[in-house]
Amino acid sequence: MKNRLKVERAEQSLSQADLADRIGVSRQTINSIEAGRYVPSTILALKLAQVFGKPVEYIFMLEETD
Amino acid sequence: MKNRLKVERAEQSLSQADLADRIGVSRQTINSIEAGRYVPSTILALKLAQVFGKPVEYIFMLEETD
DNA sequence: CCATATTGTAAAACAAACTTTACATTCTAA
DNA sequence: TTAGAATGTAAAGTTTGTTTTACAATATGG
Repeated sequence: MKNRLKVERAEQSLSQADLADRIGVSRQTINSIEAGRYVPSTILALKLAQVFGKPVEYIFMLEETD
Repeated sequence: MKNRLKVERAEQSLSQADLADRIGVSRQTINSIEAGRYVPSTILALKLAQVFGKPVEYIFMLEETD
């Protein structure tokens, strides 16, 4: 699964730490999701989408391998 | 987190097993998600939303406690 | 009513998410 | 050019998702 976190974060000038604080997770969680090291829970995805004011589907996209 | 899986499934006359097959998980995974016993991964949420042709946000909704 | 499909659970085992700590690297602004 | 902020990553540990197996309860169609 791919995601647009880094881009969305850049558009809002939010650091990984800022974003992490906003949704109540650790900075490493954000970093790891951006790096594709793991797939977040749906709760996280909904919160992230909410922060950016965009649909979950716009921020996270399935790949063939999923 | 709440979800509309049971309702969507009913509208399409899909059994838990059918749905599980469609997205490649076990029946108990579907059952447990419907029962609120756990929160699926974002990959699962995207696949479920895809099966029902509706946005993730329509099928899964955050609660205060999330 | 009876057979069969569907659903609800539960336990054990494994995989993956997430936290905390820690440190090295890269960016950025003064 | 140097200090501080931001990023990348890693290891160990905890929590949570997911599978498999299994069985009981409930629904449904003939």
